[in-house]
Amino acid sequence: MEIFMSSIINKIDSKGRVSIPSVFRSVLEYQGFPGVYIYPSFTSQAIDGGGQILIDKIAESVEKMQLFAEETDALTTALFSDTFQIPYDQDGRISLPEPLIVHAKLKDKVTFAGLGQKFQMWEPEAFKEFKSQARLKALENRDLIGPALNTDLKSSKESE
Amino acid sequence: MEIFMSSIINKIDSKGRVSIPSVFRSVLEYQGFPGVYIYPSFTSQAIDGGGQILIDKIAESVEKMQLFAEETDALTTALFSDTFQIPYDQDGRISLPEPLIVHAKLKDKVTFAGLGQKFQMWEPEAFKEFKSQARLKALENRDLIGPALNTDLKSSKESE
DNA sequence: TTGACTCCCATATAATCCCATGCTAGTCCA
DNA sequence: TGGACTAGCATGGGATTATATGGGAGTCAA
Repeated sequence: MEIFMSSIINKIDSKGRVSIPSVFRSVLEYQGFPGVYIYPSFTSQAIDGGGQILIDKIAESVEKMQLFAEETDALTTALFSDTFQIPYDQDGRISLPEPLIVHAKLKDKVTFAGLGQKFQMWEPEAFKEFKSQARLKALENRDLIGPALNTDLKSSKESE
Repeated sequence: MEIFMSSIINKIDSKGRVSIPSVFRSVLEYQGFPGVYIYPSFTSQAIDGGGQILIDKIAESVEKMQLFAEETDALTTALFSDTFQIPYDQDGRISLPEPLIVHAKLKDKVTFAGLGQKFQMWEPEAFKEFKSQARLKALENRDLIGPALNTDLKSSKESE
C-alpha cells in the first residue's frame, strides 16, 4: 500500500514497546526503510510519523523556500532536531523516546491514525476528541475536498 | 464494467464475513485493486465504498495541501483515519471492521447500493427508507441531472 | 554492574485459506 | 415447451496463517 489510512489502537507494554500496525509497516517498507521517522506534532498533543517519503518531502519543501543559509539552518534544526529515526524490530515493534511520550501524554495505549502521507500517534481518548472535531470541519468545507464527502445524487452524474 | 450500479443484499456470516457482489468485484478489479476502500459516510448511517479510482481522487485533492498547516491535519484525519483498505479473499469476501458495523448499525444483512463511482453499504431496512426519500429528491431535481434522464426516472431498471 | 535495548520464542486471538454445499439463472436438447 | 444439465455465485465451516503481545535471555555502553 502507498498511503497511511485507518486507525488502530495498540498497547504499550511494560518495556515501553509498541507494535507498529501491520498495515502501516507495509507502507513503510514500500518506501524502502523498515522503520519510522517520528517527531512531536507542531499543532497537536500528538506524535507525527512517516516514512522516507515524508522526510524527503519536508527536506524538499525547505529547499524550495530559497532562504539564506542561516535561515535554512534554523528551520531545519527546528524541524529535524526533534525527529527520531527508529527502525522496528523483527516483530514490528519500536520503543518510544521519552520526550515524545511526554509530548503526547501517552499512557499504556496508542492510537495510530493514518493521514495519507503521514500518520499520527495519539493518546486514544484525545484522538477521539480530535477526530470528531475534524469531521465537523471537514463537513463545513465539503466543497473543497472532493468526491469523498458528496454522497448525494449529484455526484453520480460524474462520468469516466 | 466501469461503474457501480444496482443494489444487492448479502448476508454477514457468523465470522463477520460478507461477499462483495460479483458485479461490484468486476468494477473493482477493472480499477486495478481486488478489494475495497470503505469509510463511514459523513452524511448517512451507511458505509461509503469505492475502488482505486475513488481513493486516488481523494489523495490527489489532498496532495496540494500544505505540509504543516493545522487545517491539513484535521482534513486528512477526517478523510483517512476512518478509511480501511480491505482486499477481498479468493471467494470475494471481506470482514467488516467493527467501527463501520457500528456506524451503519449492521446486523446480519447488508444492502450494497451502486452510486456510480462509489457504492454504499446499508442496513437493508434503513436503505429502503433512504431510497424512497432519494427518489423524491431526484424527481424534484430532474433538470439538474441531464437530458438523458428526462424521459422517466422510473424506467431505470432497478430491482430489489 | 546496571539499565536500556534488541533478539528470540511462546501464545491467544483474529484473519484468511481452502474446500464443500446449495441456490439460481441460463442453456441445451428432446 | 418443459425438463435436465451446467456455470457462476453466495454461503458454511474446518484448517491454517498472521498479528499483537508477553516475557526470558543476550548485547552493548556508560
